[in-house]
Amino acid sequence: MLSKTSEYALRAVLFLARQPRDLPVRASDVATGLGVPANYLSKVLHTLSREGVVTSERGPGGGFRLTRPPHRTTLAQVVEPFDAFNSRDLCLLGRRRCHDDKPCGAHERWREVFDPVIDFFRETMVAELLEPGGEALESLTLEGGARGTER
Amino acid sequence: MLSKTSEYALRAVLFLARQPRDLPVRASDVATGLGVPANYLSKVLHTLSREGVVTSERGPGGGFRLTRPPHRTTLAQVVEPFDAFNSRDLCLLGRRRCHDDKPCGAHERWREVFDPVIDFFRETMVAELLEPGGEALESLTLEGGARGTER
DNA sequence: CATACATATCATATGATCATGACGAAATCA
DNA sequence: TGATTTCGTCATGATCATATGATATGTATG
Repeated sequence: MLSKTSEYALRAVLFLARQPRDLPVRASDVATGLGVPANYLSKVLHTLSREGVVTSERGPGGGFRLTRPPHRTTLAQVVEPFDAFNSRDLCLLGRRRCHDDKPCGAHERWREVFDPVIDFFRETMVAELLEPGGEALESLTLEGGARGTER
Repeated sequence: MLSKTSEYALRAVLFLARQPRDLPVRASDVATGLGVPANYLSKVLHTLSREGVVTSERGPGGGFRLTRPPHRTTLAQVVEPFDAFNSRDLCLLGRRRCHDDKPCGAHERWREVFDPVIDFFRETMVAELLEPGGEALESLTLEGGARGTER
C-alpha cells in the first residue's frame, strides 16, 4: 500500500513523537533507531521539514522535532508528500477522469471501500498510533547513550 | 493502489468478458482495444493463462478467452498473480510479523479499513463490473473489422 | 508439406524507486 | 577564528517495474 519511502516517513514521525518534543533528535539517531539507511532517511526528514511536519535545526545539539504535537498531526500530512492520493487512485481501472456522472463499471463499489482508506489517513492522528505498550521495534526509544547527558 | 500490470490484467479480463466467450480474441486486438502496449499485454495474458483465468489457443483463429464465465471469476484471481496481498501489506508500518497478539500501534485501525479492500477483491466478481452502459473506454468492443467476417 | 498465424519465450531498454557517498552550509563553542 | 557538529544538496549506483523487439514453438489450412 505505502511506498517504502512514506513508510519510513511514518515510522520516523512516530519515533519523534515518542521523544520529548523540545529537544531535537539527530537524523542518524532516528535512522539507527528504526534500522533504516541513514542517508536515505535524512532526505525523507528533509522533505518532511519542507512540508512543515517536522522542524530542523543545524549544528551541535541540532536535529529534528515534530512541528506540531502528535495529536495535531495527521497521517496524511506525513504520507502525502511521498504518496499523494491523486485522482487516478480513485479509479480502480486507472482512468484519469472517472467521476460520479461518467463512472467506470467499478466506480461506485471501489469508492465504497477505498474512500474509508483515504479518510483513515486524513483523519487519523499520529498520536492515535502511539499506544504506549507493546510495540518493540518502532517504539525503541533512545536509551542512555552519550547524547542527553552531554547537554 | 494497483500496479500498472494488474490494472492491465483487470482491464483485459473485462474486455474479454464483453466478447462472446466461444471465440478467442487475439492479444493484439485486446491491446489495441485497451490502448496499451501489445507486447507487454501478451505477457500479462500469458500469466493469466498460466493461472487458469484465461485460456489460450495458438495458430489461426487462436487467441484468449475467459476460462470461467465472468460471474465465476473474482477480481482477486485476476489481480493476485501480479499484486499478491502478502502479510506485509497487513501492517501499515511494514513489519513482517504484526499479528493480533503482538500488534503495532496502527494494527487494529488499519485492518478495519484495509480488510474490506481485500474482501472487495476476493468477493467481487468480474461480472459485477460490467454494467453494460456508460463505460466508453474499457467497454469498446471489437467493431466490424477484418476479423469475424473472415471465418 | 509448406505457409501463415498466433501465442511462448528470451533478450534488452527505459524509468522510477530505493540507496550510498561526498561535499557544502549553517550553527555552536572553545 | 577555527574546529566540530549537524542538516542541506548534489552526484552516482542498484534494483525493480514497465516496456520494446526478436525469435521460437505450436496450430490450422490449402
